[in-house]
Amino acid sequence: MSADNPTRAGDYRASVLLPLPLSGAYDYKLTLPAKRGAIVTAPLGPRQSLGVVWGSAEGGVAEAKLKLAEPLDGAPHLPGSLCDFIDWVAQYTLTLPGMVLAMALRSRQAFEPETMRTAYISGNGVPAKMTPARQRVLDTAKDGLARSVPQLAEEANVTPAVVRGLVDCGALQAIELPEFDPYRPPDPDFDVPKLNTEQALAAEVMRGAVRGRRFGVSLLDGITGSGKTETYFEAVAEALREGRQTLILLPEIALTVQFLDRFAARFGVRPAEWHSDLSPRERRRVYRAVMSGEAKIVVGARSALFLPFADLGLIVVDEEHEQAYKQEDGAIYHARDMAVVRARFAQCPVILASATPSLESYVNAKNGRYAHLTLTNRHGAAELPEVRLIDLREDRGDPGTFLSPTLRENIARTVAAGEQAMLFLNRRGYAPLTLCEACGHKLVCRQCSAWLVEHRYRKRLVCHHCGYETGLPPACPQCGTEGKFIACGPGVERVAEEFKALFPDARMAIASSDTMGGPAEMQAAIRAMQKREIDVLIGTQIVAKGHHFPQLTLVGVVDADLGGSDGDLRARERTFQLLHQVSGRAGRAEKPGLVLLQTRNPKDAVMQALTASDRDAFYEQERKYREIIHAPPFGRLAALILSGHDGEAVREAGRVLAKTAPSARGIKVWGPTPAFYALLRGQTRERLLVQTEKSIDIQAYLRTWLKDATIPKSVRLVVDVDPVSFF
DNA sequence: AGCACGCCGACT
DNA sequence: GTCGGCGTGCTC
Repeated sequence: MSADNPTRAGDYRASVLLPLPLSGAYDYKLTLPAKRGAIVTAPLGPRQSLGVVWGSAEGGVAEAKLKLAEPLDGAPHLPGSLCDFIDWVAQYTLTLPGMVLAMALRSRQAFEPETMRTAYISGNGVPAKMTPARQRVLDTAKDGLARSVPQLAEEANVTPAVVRGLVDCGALQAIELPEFDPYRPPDPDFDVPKLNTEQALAAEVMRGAVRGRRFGVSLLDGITGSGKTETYFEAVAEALREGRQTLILLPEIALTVQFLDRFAARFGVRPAEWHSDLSPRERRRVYRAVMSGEAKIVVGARSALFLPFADLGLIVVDEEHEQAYKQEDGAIYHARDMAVVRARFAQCPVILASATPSLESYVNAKNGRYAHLTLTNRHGAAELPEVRLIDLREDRGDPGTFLSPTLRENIARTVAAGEQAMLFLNRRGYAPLTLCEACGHKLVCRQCSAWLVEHRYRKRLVCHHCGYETGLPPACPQCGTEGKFIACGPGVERVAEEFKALFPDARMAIASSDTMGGPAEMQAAIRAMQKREIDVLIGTQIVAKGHHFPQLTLVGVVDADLGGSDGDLRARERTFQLLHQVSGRAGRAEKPGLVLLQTRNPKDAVMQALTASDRDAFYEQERKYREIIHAPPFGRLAALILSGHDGEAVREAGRVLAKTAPSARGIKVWGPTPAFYALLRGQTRERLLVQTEKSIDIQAYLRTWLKDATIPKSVRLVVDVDPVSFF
């Protein structure tokens, strides 16, 4: 190294993290010193990779092996807080840091050099001959707006050749524009709503948190229809006034369309969007605008957490209890929890919003770790619906029917009164199980261990886990008896069939993800319901989410016990959240609503909490239960999932792994047991569950254990820290 | 992730 | 005799 010529190639060293599944960062030479976060292009074997300067060189590799990494044009860099976040996520989820970095570099095009686009405005030249087509083009261009050739041609209804002719004679003049139109800044004062006292109070707390520029979590806990969104929009407005960026996370893209409209109504423009369906070009645009700080608001799915915000001032996690926030493949992480961590590194507040918070958030709010902001008033005069239970052990129709006499009566009354009803059953298809009456054989998927679900409308048996489909076999594959199959249990199609027989004159529609061709069809059904072209809507989950049906006064839940207590820690919580959400559909306008829950366990705490409308009684019971069994949030969990095509190898790997688990105080290892769907897509799956006391560093334990675990190459091991679902 | 190297089946 | 299957291993 020479002091008199410090810029000679190779004078500097740094460790560079590459977005690849490598065990760590690699050392490179640099021509100039670079800070953590600087984006470089680094040679790796025969090719160039994008990389990020991660720290000072580690020095474990021979000097001669080091290659030269070069900074990118314009010296783009990831914010330091994002780098810290990436390290944290990697260590917490036991994912290779390079794989986490890959999530933060989702748009490789974002780092390609800036391009310009050529556009045209009126020029001074005069065409030798004027034609009507040429005149139309010049008229179009008169407004002074710069347009591309195809745009001008399209608007003036001429061929591009006409436009070219005008360019050649100078009647149109070329100008160079930036590649993308700038994002129009949302206006915090575009349409400020009038908030009620409760909302105003919550809004003021959140605005203060934004101004305070410190980390802190608020749980915005508001009942259905209490106006959570417009309340947290005030915090978003405050971040805008402060000139800072906001990230709003939504659980699924399907919900964004109506959300974007609401946003535009409040702030005058649509926000930037980020989700997996964006084209590479859109991705490049959003990524660059987020990195430069130009895009002030990003609405996105969980992957938006890893965007390089230049100056993040607020994160909102809407519907924070939603399971969709859990990323289950690739890097396994919970976006709600990671949002809190991201906010901590960015030193900004985070708002978790829900009508039915996760138990974790509820506990954090109750013990004061989170600010608990409650909204208890429904919009307008609307009251909460009355919730009644129907005890299916006493109140039931003929065998093979699923609508109890009481539910039928109420549907009849509602329809006769010219009001609307909704029947909810969280099960697609006609029947969840088909069995042979002669021998009792159940038709199951060849690839998975799951039952095949009959879809009678399509005349298919479908595996809901891998998508395998087949026709109904002519004879039982086990005993050979022909035509003795019986459908067991209801799906929405079967409920619809029963409904049609009972109410032939009522106008009915089925809404489930497979009867609906796509979001457009779903939107059409919702609109038909809103315009009262339908009397009764029969649907799965997809009808549970935030749609306003002003004439809907009756909600019937066909099977409230579904997903009750099948061994999953969170099954009861999820049932409660879903039924609460469905119940909230009834009686949104001035008409009171009625919710009827068909159940075989009317004494169950979930049912009691729903009827008494005493949500917190249920939460308190769940909290105590989790406390007793040392389950989250009072203990830690991690799942180890082994999978592979060689079933015996998978089971053996599980046994070996369990045997080598170090024993330690406060740590229990359960299993291996076959995963709930022991066979999934032809892969055998076994799982082990690690449970530790809250104070124990579960990652450190797992690392020690797995460091010298011997797992055959045919078996894949996945670690899921904080598993949400146990299947 | 790529892209090499490396040992076993059907073909110009 | 080769072309090529993708299993294993390495990249600063």
